[in-house]
Amino acid sequence: MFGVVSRFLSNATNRIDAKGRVSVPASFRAVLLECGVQELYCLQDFIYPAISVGGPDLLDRYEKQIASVDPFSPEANRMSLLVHGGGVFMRLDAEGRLMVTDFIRDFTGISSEVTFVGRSDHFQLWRPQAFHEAQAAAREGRFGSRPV
Amino acid sequence: MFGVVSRFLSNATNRIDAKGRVSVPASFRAVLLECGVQELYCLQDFIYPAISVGGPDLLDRYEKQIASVDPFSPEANRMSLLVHGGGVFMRLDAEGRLMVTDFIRDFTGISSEVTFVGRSDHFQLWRPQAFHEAQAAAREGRFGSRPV
DNA sequence: TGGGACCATATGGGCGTCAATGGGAGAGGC
DNA sequence: GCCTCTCCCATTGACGCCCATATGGTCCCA
Repeated sequence: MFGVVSRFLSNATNRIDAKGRVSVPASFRAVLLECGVQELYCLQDFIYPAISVGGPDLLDRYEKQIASVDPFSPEANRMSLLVHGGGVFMRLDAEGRLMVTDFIRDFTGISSEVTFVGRSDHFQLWRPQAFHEAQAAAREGRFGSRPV
Repeated sequence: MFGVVSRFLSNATNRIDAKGRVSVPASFRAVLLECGVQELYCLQDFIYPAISVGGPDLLDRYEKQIASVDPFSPEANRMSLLVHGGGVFMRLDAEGRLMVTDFIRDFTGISSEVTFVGRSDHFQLWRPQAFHEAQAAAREGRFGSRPV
């Protein structure tokens, strides 16, 4: 196709079912399909209480970023702790659903609903209210969520 | 007509039908057609409770701004949250109508009617009353609507 | 100048398809 | 053996694509 913009955009909120699964929005799945992504790399955002999700290339990008700063700096140390110690691979089921594990719940505070937020080259999982607060704060030039 | 006016001007209010659709004013559609725009980038405005609508170039402009700073900086993260997480691509149906999704309703308060407002290089979707209030306030030099 | 054909716009609705969600049953690990 | 995860199927409600109607305006021609 043409005209199809293969970027993660917009936000949508879906319910978690009794088994702890949640449907990834179809528009996001379409991007994953187009990029041929099957293994999803998930890690904790550096700033917000959200889980970032993308293809394996997402991990590559973070590792390059770590390599680009002083390897002994607190910043590199902190990033490595999150990227390597806090990253995990996941995959979707046949219906395009994701298991919401404790890894995700504990970091984001997600319990019954997940807000999916597009970030161009990846997307994020948020607790709905936390997302709205962070977005409102961002509009005012603040961050609204403590650095984690 | 006189000349080719490829700008979005004036305002008009249309009803949302039972299926949640609304006709985009013909004059706006003409501008879109002239610019060859098929994919509409819709963004939750930074200041007003309104949705800004334009071509993909609207997104490009914001992304260039993001690209101008360190992509891993908190500042880039914050901007992406608004530009990517608060934006979405949509398209009109064969009759030139737009689906009024929860993405639009929740942010603007729109329920039964939409006021389309020309903004030269893009246009906006407003809840009719909110638009009139904001306009009246603007005449007095105020803003009239709290940043959302 | 008045009437009427014609057209564009806004709006209404049928219907097929797909997405989001719910739940059953089997495979595998502790 | 029990709990958990995965694969499969069912349901329902939303959305996209299509065609139909109304209303108001414009243009043409008598």
